[in-house]
Amino acid sequence: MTAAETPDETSAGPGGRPADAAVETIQREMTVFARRARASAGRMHPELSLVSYTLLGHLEERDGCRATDLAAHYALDKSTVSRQVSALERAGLIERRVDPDDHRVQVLHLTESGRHALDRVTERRRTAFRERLADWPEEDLTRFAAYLERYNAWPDAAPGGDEDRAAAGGTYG
Amino acid sequence: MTAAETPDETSAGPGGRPADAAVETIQREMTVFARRARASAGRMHPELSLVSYTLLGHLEERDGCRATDLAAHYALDKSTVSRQVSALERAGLIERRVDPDDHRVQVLHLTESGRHALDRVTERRRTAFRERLADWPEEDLTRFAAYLERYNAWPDAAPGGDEDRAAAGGTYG
DNA sequence: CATCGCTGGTTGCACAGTACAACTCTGACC
DNA sequence: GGTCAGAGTTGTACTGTGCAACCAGCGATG
Repeated sequence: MTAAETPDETSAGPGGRPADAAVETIQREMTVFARRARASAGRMHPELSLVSYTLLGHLEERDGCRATDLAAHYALDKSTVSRQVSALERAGLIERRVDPDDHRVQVLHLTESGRHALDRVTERRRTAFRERLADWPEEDLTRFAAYLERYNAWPDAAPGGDEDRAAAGGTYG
Repeated sequence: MTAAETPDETSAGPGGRPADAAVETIQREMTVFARRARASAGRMHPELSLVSYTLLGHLEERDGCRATDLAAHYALDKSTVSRQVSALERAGLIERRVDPDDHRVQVLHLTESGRHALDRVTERRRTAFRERLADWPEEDLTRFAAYLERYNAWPDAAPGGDEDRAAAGGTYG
């Protein structure tokens, strides 16, 4: 059945409601967006990759979190985080302090320089997003924002998704 | 949940209207989503990367498009597309035919096998998305879908974004 | 106290996706 | 024919990523 009819909700399982078409569209558009995000970030702020930006952003709102937290939240391998963290540290954007209570963990903090870099990029992104969303009615903006939060709140990533659910569900605000 | 509250926190910049906060949240959540998308796709359907899936999907709806079209639409370098296309062809999922009118261009088509692979994956994705969105009221789903389409309709990627706008704006629905 | 098992983190390795630049081939126009 | 432009390919290099193997503290158990 042929994905040609994909959007048509035939195979769509439980009943051909408009909801199915909507799900289809959401799936599709999220995918398109995802595909573009990196490149877009690269164009917008070459000095801070999307990943770095995301991690810094996380650190800003939860200053003093551990590498493991980042890994859980973003569904990344700890090795990946380790490397990213190293890079960010090398770049002087964050620093790690060993937790005196548990010498295994290193608590991550933004440096001043990191905060500034983050702010610069955030500003640039904000401008871009704002421009892009300029003619949206406020009501739509808030609803869209809420939908996205709700969508992301799903424990998609973390297999033992506690971190994730907590963070995505409740934290960003 | 409270995208509505998210807002107050950040110095949403010039003029603290709720709209700014919403923009902030949208920016943030889109980013989180983007960060997860690949890994998620990898987990969901290891046999077809997010990129491959996207390209196949594009071919399905616009059968017979050129590599350049793909590059433009997805803001990818033509070399990248070239390689992806090669891989997909090697995997027997697509085939290329030289345009008889212009021997420079090769027109891309899904093979049967490609169509099936795409369908399988689409089905899997559909299921996942549907599960994830299961308890959303239909009204929210349709609105969310519309927002996403509208968002993506922005000619963000393609510098000469005609392709892009057309496709994102009108087609997926 | 010695040891085991767990958790946090790093390192080696492999691989996908990507860009950029240099190149080839083809078609269009003078 | 000569030159320019567009479509694709190839060489090269880099980033992000995961997996597996490893090291290092912590806590429980003998």
